[in-house]
Amino acid sequence: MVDVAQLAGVSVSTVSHVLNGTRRVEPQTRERVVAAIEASGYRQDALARAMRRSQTESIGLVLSDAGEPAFAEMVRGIHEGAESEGLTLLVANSDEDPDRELRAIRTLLARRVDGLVLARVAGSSDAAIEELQRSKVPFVLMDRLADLAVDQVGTANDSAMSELVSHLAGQGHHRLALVVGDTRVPPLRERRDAFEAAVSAEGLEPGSQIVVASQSKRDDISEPVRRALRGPNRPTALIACSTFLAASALAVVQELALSVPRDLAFATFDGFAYPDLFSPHLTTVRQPAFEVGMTAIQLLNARIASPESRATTVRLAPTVEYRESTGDRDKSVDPQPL
Amino acid sequence: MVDVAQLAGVSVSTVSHVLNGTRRVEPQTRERVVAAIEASGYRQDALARAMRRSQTESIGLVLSDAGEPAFAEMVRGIHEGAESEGLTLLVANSDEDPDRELRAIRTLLARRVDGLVLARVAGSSDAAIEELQRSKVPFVLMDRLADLAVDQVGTANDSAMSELVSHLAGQGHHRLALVVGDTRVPPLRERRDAFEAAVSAEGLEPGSQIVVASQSKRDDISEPVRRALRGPNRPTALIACSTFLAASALAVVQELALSVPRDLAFATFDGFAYPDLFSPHLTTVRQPAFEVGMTAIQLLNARIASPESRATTVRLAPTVEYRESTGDRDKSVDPQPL
DNA sequence: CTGAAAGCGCTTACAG
DNA sequence: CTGAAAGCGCTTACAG
Repeated sequence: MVDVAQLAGVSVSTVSHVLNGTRRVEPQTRERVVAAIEASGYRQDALARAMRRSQTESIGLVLSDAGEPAFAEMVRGIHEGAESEGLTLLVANSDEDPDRELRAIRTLLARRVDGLVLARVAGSSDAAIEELQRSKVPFVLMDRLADLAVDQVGTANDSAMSELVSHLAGQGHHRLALVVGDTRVPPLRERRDAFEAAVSAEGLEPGSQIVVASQSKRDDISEPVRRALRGPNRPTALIACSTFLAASALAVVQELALSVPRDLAFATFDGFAYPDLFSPHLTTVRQPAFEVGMTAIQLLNARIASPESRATTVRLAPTVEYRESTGDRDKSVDPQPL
Repeated sequence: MVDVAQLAGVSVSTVSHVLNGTRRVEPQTRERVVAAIEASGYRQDALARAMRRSQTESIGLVLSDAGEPAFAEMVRGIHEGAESEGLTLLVANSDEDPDRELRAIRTLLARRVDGLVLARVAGSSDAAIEELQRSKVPFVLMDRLADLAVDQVGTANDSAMSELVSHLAGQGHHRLALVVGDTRVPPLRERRDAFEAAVSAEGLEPGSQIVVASQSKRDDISEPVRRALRGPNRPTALIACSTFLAASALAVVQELALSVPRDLAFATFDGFAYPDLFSPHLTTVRQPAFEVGMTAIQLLNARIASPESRATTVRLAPTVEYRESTGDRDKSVDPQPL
């Protein structure tokens, strides 16, 4: 920058001001500066600028699980949102490990990101959120929501679940299985709660419903699912609460040579890419994942703009895509009398 | 840091040195400093540090296409590699747009990343690479390799393709279709070239082979595929060169109610997650995508360590996963006499 | 073993 | 309309 100033015969102040358009400068002077910038191939140093202004124009993203397709889509939304706001994205993967999550947050804070989007791990340490709040750096929770007065964005799980249960009950299913996995993960817990509410709203007998939960993401869910599907009072319909859980359950379905939907109706949250090529064609609750990501950036920006405003929670509505795996919707069987 | 120094009754030099372990300091003094750091809740400012040292301990990743699953896996490898080297990752998405790619590179350079991993867009502007080389910032090309003396890592396409073609020819197929898409994308071009080499190596008649290419990623490939599969001399086997192309081709297969592999043998590069749940079960050439990502980081580190060493190109071998879509491998039909 | 001071490359009151 | 200078929070010769 000193070089540029010398070349143009002005002070560095002036160079800075033409660079940033931050005060009037004589057209001729500006010309000379612009020419000097050209000639020298000068590029502004974002680091020095950020340091001086205490603003990095970057945000951090802490990811718990890059594997699930719904997550990947949220990340795309975040990228898109960040790009359109001119923000650079620093990404750290916590890989479902609370310690790594805490380290990731610290690293990102040390780099002075202007804000942070956080998809927390199951069993996230309280230290993480506390440290974040103490740091005063704006942040928003994505997907994995908490019972806290902080900005957050996720999916509305109850309406979709009740629609699904009602659809199944309407086709005469009254013994359902819910494969929910690790209920420490907020969306999974929400789906289970919504399931139980829907079961009672539909007047299904609670004792006839099976809920398959696990202690961690890595737990193998196959064995309990196998047991459920083989049992004497085996369910006639199954709802998987994530892509991963659906894949595990479907493997068991295949192994037991059950036919979907004849032997078992099957529905899943999140589901798979290219559902029309997947067999069976799965009824799927689809999150507006891209929009969730975009919204996270919007919330973050709003928070950065007005740090004192009230915390807001946004829940976007998913849609239920009906496919053959739960029978044809229009030709649905009349409900059996209980 | 000044606060910490005051609290401990030492100079900032000493604080810096205990922080970085960069020179001996009297145990008692260190104790006092450590205590002062604790007490004040001091956190090192990575920005200031990076600025002073001209080293950010961060690397940039410019992604062309976050959609394909093979790419997602490479990104996971990069995350893992970066994490284990203590590098923070700045990610920018070029979304297959050469202008955005150039902007992304500039942004990342302005932030003084220590190195850059680049998965270039189709039709990437030369300006990008030139600017990168002028900047002297180490970089490595991933997946989309170039005919340049730069560090790069990708997959070996020819061996897998020739294995595939030989497998199909061995089952009596002598009219093949290759759905290759946009041949400006290096791996796709490589797959096409390998296909043509394999066809001639197997002694198949070149005029009976169909190659379906397109001008851009977004081009709809359905129509030419439809024409090929309906034609009078329709192929008896099809090879799709990416997940996206496989999905497009399979949609046509479904639409024409062709049975795989009875009416048409089908194989694909990259393929889908959960291949055993996908229908049909697809013979798939699987890249070691995670390792490609890890290797990118290794190459980058090697380059950072010795800027003058020779450029190296690494090609990792994919594996061919045989499934029903190309017939049972062990019970393969005897080749028909030509 | 420790400290005073220069300097990384910028921005921004302050003064004219 | 422009410039001289302070300062962002660190690291690192240099000197003792």
